[in-house]
Amino acid sequence: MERYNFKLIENKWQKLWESNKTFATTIDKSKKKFYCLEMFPYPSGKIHMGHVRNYTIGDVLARYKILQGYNVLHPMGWDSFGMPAENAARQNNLDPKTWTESNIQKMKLQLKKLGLSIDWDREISTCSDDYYIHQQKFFLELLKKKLVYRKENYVNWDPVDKTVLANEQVIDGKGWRSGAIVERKKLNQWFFNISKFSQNLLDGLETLDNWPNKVKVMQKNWIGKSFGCEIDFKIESDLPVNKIQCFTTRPDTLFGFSFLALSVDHEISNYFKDDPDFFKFKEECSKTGTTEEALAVGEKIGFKTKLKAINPLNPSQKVPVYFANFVLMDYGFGAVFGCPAHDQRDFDFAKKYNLEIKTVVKPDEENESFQVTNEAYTGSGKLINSDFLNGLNVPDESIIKTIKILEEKKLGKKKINFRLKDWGVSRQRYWGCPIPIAYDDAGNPYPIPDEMLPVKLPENIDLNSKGNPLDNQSSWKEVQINGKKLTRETDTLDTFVCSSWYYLRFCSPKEKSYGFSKDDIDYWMPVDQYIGGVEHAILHLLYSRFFMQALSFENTKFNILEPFNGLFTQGMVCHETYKDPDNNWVSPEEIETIDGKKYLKNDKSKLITVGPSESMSKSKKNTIDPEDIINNYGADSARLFILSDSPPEKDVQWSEEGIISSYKFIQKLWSLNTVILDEINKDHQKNNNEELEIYTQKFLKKITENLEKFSYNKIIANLYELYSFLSKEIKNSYKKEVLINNYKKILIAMTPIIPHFANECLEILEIKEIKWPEYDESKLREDIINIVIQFNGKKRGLIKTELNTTEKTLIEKINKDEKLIKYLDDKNIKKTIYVKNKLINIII
RNA sequence: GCCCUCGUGGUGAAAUUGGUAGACACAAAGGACUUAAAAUCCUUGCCGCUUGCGGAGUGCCAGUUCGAGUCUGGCCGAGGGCACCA
Repeated sequence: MERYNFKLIENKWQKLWESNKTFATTIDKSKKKFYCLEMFPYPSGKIHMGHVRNYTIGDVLARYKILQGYNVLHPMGWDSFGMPAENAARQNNLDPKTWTESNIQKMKLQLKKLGLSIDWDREISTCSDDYYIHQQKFFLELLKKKLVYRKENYVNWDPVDKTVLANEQVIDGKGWRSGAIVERKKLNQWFFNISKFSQNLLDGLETLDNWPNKVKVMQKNWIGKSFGCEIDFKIESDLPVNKIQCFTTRPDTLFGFSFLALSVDHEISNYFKDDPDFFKFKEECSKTGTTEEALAVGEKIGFKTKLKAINPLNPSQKVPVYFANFVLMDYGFGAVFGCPAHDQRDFDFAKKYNLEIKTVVKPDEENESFQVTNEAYTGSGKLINSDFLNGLNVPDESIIKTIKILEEKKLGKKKINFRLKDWGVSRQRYWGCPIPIAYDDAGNPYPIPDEMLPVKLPENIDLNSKGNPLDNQSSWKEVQINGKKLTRETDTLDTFVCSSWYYLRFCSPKEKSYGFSKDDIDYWMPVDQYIGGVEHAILHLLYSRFFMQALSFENTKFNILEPFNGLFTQGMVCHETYKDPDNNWVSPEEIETIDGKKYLKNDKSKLITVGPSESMSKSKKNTIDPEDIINNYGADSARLFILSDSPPEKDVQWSEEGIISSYKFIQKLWSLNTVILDEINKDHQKNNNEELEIYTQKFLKKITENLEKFSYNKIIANLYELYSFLSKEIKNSYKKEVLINNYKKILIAMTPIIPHFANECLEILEIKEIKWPEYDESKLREDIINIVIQFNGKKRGLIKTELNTTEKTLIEKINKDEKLIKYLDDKNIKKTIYVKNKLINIII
């Protein structure tokens, strides 16, 4: 029997799809559209197993939807700006553009070898100027809409490399590359006003029924809506300060007020500029780092001022005002009212500085003498020691009533606050989209006029000099606008901006006048199914949602608020980890197995210890190169294996045994195909099509349902079951038409999973018309079924019987059954529960 | 600390949503074919007497029900997210 030559056959089909432009799409209003999108990759030069999984999942869906008759948009592109290119360029003395473009070529070939149903005519790359020109236009459009602004903000500053670092690039307070201690520095930065849409972004989540709940919860927490009250505290001081505004969610605990704390960046700090002690304190605060996480571990410290804050509900009470390191300037008003008894953070601070801890809430089960001692009480209960507020139920009634009283007395106002901060998009790097702005000598910004766009990145730059490379390009920096000599903005945009709108560009990849055309997005948007890693649950997905809101804002032409109708987040690809006796990581191909034990291949005296399976990473050396897998076993085997065993949303374990068994399975399917062709040629005359027909219908039902639910692992199980059924059943002398008709449907249902193999078999059978085979519910019915027999809820056997057997007949059958009759004996039947066509439970 | 998700064989997992627990696969052990090996195929899988049969069994404890992996309450454990957010 001829072996299945995957190399030849896969190559043949891939060439065919390419030359026929099988997956190229255009608008066709007679058809329903389906936009299937996977998160586009960063062009590192090599695909990894994560890509294989992500793109296989998407491809299965896209191919299924094509067969169902949808007009499917399934594009691919490159998230090609970003630091790795700069680093690689610096190391290899290359230019980032050359490096990136050659990587794209390499990766594209690898992706094509997977046999994906991609419309490559729509390929885009974010680092090419015909992409980023539109991004610059969007930037200016948002600037006009006042959704972009410039402000001074604190950043992580690496004083050696002279650049801003992202939070994740600061390790133990030091720059990841230079090792220098990171400073907190105030810089002028561009911001997108994402917080303006806080409420919209929150409301939008409610409409996203096809998103994982987990992601919605994460975004909800990130947006962080809280309900409370703003309160003006009167101040007694010899400084020209007479009030401080605070935000609080617990105005009901105002009678427990014992201090007021300010951020060191609060405007009042200006009065302390010349105080050396305050300066020292501020230094101390900045040492605790800029990341919120670093702040969290740090001890609470304060700087006492001579200011006194007056309790608005009890004007005779005056409390000290502190600067404190735990107060954030960009949340609320940078000022906090402290109630130590009912807030753990305030409690810790009060303990340290010996401030009063006055209990004003008691739990329901305690009496009025209840006292907070070791930790703050934050639960529910009743207000005590609170004058006219006493007895109110905490928290709901007490908060609402207190706000009402404060409003009536004009001491405060109901207020909703969001945790979501504006998005700082300035990056002091070369390999990104230039910000289309120039400044005059006074530092006033001017937009670059439309006809001067794109602002292209200069080429042949020196990346080895310290600091921002664009800042060192004096010839590039100078620009004349309307006869005015200006200096360009030398920061580039965060690469997350590029990926915030690429899904729109795929709809109109060649459009010149704007980032996309209205006709195109009217037809294609929103993305019906977006597929990618859960690590983008917040940033990328929230930024993209914001971008859609921002483009639709004050826009009469279109109003799309949510870019991704459905979201699916796939799990990671894991592999066992290995270490040699010297505790070094060892990669799978350096290992040889002898008698079930693993040794180092080139030194078999060294025994390898097997560690837990972890997500593939270069640092642990537990990666498997997809290219090797495809070369050795073929794309269909790789696709089959990456989908098998684990549900797509969970992590999957890669194993050598697993891929081999997938490979063998395809060989078996091929042998079976040969047998079936043989049987077809024999053209038996027996007309017993029942079993095959029912099985095929059941199979199609299962496959269809599992495709709809992303239960791709179950589809693989269905295929194995199918194989074992067919390999027995096929010898049952079916007529030619019966065999072809059923087998054809089975093969078509396989094409989304193993497209090369299934298409090849269909071609041999000369099947031209390939549509998704609908199953027929009426043909699923079996006439003889098994009924479960239970006595007192315990399963005691099965009875084969006709469909719709009555309870009476069934009990008669049980009485005739040797094995079952002994349970009945001569006992009385107290009760029977009969679930028709399924089960009978006899209580005795 | 707060929020979310999940606990089923040696392993990855199924179970028509309250109705046959462990489909399908990996690994292991035994067997068949073979001079032998590889490949392939079959069987087994917890505890008892041993063809068969009976019992226990879905993290633990209780509850609802004729019937619970599935529903309810409590406990234990794992993973993920957020974290001085006032």
